[in-house]
Parts: sequence; structure tokens; C-alpha cells
Amino acid sequence: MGIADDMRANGMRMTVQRRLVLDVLRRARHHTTAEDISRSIRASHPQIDPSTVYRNLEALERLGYVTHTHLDDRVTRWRRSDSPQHGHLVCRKCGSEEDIPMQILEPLAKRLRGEHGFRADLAHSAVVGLCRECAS
Amino acid sequence: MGIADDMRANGMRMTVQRRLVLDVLRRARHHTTAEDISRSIRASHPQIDPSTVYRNLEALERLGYVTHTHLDDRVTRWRRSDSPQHGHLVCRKCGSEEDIPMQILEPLAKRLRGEHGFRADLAHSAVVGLCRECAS
DNA sequence: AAGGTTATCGCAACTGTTCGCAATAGTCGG
DNA sequence: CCGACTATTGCGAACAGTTGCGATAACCTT
Repeated sequence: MGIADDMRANGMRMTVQRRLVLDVLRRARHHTTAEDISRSIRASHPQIDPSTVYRNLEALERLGYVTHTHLDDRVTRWRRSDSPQHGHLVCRKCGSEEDIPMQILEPLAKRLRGEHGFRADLAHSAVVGLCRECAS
Repeated sequence: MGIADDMRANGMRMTVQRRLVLDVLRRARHHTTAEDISRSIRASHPQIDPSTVYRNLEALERLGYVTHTHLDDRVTRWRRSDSPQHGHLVCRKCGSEEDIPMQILEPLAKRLRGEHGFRADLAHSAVVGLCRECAS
């Protein structure tokens, strides 16, 4: 069962606009912003409105096809959910970002679950701080 | 040496507007948004523009008097730096937030420092996930 | 293949935040 | 205390992102 069928099974429709959003995300290697996606789509389909892209990212997230992460301050970054999970270190000073394996974050997740009953999604937000270069 | 003198020593000026921002933050028990601060100030000083509040929060942060945290998705929250540090758990579903002692986050900070040379500021961003109630 | 239902769209208006600029007002030296 | 210097302000416009709404088109049924 493809994405389209899955969406229909959930009362949603597979539209040109949605297909385009998924296409852009498939081609994108890293986390992308909604604005990037919108710009990329508008290059070939100028009539497609940014608001449609924003709404579709949310819709696709509800079905679990994409997820978002808050890397640094206020920008939301999107990626397809089938790419491997990982954590993020973002340098407050130089803005560089580094991916880290989820296993480093596991002990914290386990502890939060045990002591607070909280199921942390540690891939969802980044850890802010100073990278090796900027700290020295 | 008070805040005012410290600011002057850094080539900045202590203005009515800045004093008001600090006052609001002193009275606020928890993390506050720039909009809240602005609204609160405008109640008694309607001529003070929101942009001034935004600029002053940044200026005061540069000197280390206030810090900001990104609790849930897109809102920036501010507090005075002299209030005690703590981590944050934010529920993605019900929006509730819980403060946790920094020591829970310490092991992760230590590991990121050792293995990646990264000095994490774990009070700066929240951990997103599902709270006990929403997870069950 | 055609028609009805309604999820989705494009648009325009709106929110919260940032920016450029001329006017204002803290600060400092005399 | 006064005048000069310039950081800071208020304003208006710009900005990214969101929302309401009437029009459109994807889907289902026949």
C-alpha cells in the first residue's frame, strides 16, 4: 500500500501539491525549511502558495510521513520520517550543526521515563551550546 | 556595582524602557514571552513600542542579565538569569511543562563534552515528548 | 463516464517579530 | 550645569508564518 492509498484510507487526498512536497523532501539530503520547500516548488509551479506547503507539511506529519525538528532558534526543519533518527548539536555562536547517534541520548530518555513518566522525543529538538572550536 | 553601572561600563545606557523590562521580568514568576512583557509595559506606558522590548531583551541577554529558552515550538521565553537554572519537559500533546533539576541532565552534558568537545547549554532548550498522562 | 461530496487549494488578511531611519535623550567632559 | 556625542527610541514598513473563506478538484458512487 503506497502513501497515496494510505492517505485515502485516512480520508485524505493525494494532491499534486502534496506529491511535490514529498518529492522535494525526498531529494533533500538534510533538514529543510518550509520556506526552502516552497521556493523549490514555486520554481516550477509558481501558482502554488506557501500556505499550502505549510499546511501539507503538517498534514503529512499527522500521518507520520514527515517529522520536524527545531534546530536552532525559531526555524522549523522538516525531513521524511524514513531517514534514520539522530540527535543534533547546534552551536549558538557559529551556527554549525552536528548529528549525533541516538544512543548517546538514550540514558537520558530512559531516566526521564523512569523518574518522570515522560516519553522524551530527543530527535525532535536540538541541544544548543558551544562547539569545540567556539568554546576554546 | 548595579546593573546600570555595569551597562554603562559596557557603553550601554540605562533607559526607562530597559528598567521596565527588567521590572516585569523580576515580577514574573515563570518564563515570559516578549509579547507578554510588551503588553504588561504598555498597560502603564502605552507609547513604548513592542520593537523596543524585543531589542532590549536581546541587549540584556548580551550582557547576561536575561536568558531565553525555547519551550515548545516557536515561542521564545525569557527570564532573568539570576533565577535558578533548570531543565524543561514539554508535552507535545497537552502542552504542559514541567521543570526538572539540572542534575538529571548533567550526565548527558558531561558525555557531550567528553566525546564531542561540545559545551551543551541544557537549560536553553526544552525536551519535547509525551507527559505521563498523554502517554498512557 | 458523470455527478455529488467535501478535502484541499489560492488568495488576501492577519499575527508576531524584525528592520531602517530620523528624532530623542542618556552620558560624559569641561 | 551645559553642550556634544551617540546609543536608543518610536515609527512605519517589511518579514515569515498562519488563518478564514469562497472556489476548485480529488474521490467515491453509480
